[in-house]
Amino acid sequence: MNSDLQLKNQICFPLYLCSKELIRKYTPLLNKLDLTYTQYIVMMFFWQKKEASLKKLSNIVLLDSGTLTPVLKKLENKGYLKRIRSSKDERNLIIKLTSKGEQLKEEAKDIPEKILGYLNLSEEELRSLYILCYKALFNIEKKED
Amino acid sequence: MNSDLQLKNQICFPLYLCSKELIRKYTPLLNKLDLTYTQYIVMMFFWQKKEASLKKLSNIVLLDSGTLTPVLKKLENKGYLKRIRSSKDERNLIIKLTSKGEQLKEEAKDIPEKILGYLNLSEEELRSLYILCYKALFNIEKKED
DNA sequence: TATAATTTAATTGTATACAATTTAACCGAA
DNA sequence: TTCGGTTAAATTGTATACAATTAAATTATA
Repeated sequence: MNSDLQLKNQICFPLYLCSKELIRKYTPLLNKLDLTYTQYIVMMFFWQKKEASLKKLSNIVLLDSGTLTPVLKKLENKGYLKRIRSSKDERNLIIKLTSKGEQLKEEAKDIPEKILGYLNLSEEELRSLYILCYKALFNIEKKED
Repeated sequence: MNSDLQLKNQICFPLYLCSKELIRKYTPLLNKLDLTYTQYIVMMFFWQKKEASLKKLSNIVLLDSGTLTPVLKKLENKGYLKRIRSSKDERNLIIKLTSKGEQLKEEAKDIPEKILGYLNLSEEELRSLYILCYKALFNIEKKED
């Protein structure tokens, strides 16, 4: 792989475009649920986990409190999540899925399939892309600074 | 590839993380040049092309005028680019690389190699990731709606 | 040719992202 | 036990992104 200073030779640029444009495809689908993509990520986390601290959420989705605090407040306002201070340790914010949040999962269930339709990649290609992304991510996160 | 409503089963999530985290690795390198990642993308385009309309730039980097106008104004303020209305068609904004902008290329030349170091993927893996991203991007952009 | 339709940027409003700082709570060693 | 260090969230400030709208220039056509 060439490392010349050209857009087409830098792997980050296609990654960035691919991610950005795919997220843009989610928008009309998520609009029907009154969710943004970031809000959808957070909801997916809680559809799976029901309850977790902000710290835990932050470690999984790799977003800091500066991003998550306003997102979580919006989702709480919509009634999908509840934010409670831990009584054991007041520093920790515990976030819980509400029953309304649980119901939203049903409305979202056909989104992944539609997105796969847009991507139009074979099973093999999807698997490969998936593995390469996680491998790259693992390496990126590994090296400190 | 499973399409269940789980973070780990949705290809968009690893793509999003990979792109986001890799861009974050650029930050300290670009800080030395007083550039953000978006500004760097625009500069790369002009290191290659010297001069183009906003429309043309927009088509290549897939960012609209709402994003690009403030970025271009910042780069003009730094003296790297010049923004001129086309005399042939006053609607068109022509952007030109300045000699100061040209010089910046030299300072940026070792960035791609450092980023490849963070990624730590084989030639084969990089090529594969690159091809899959562009293939997905092509499919995403193809379908209208 | 005069007006309607189109094209191109800029603007507006909303929602991320993230570095850096602040605030509050907890922990640990003297 | 108390105070210095640590941790967790929130806040602040800056910079994207993008949909939708606006404004200005050009083009097409009746």
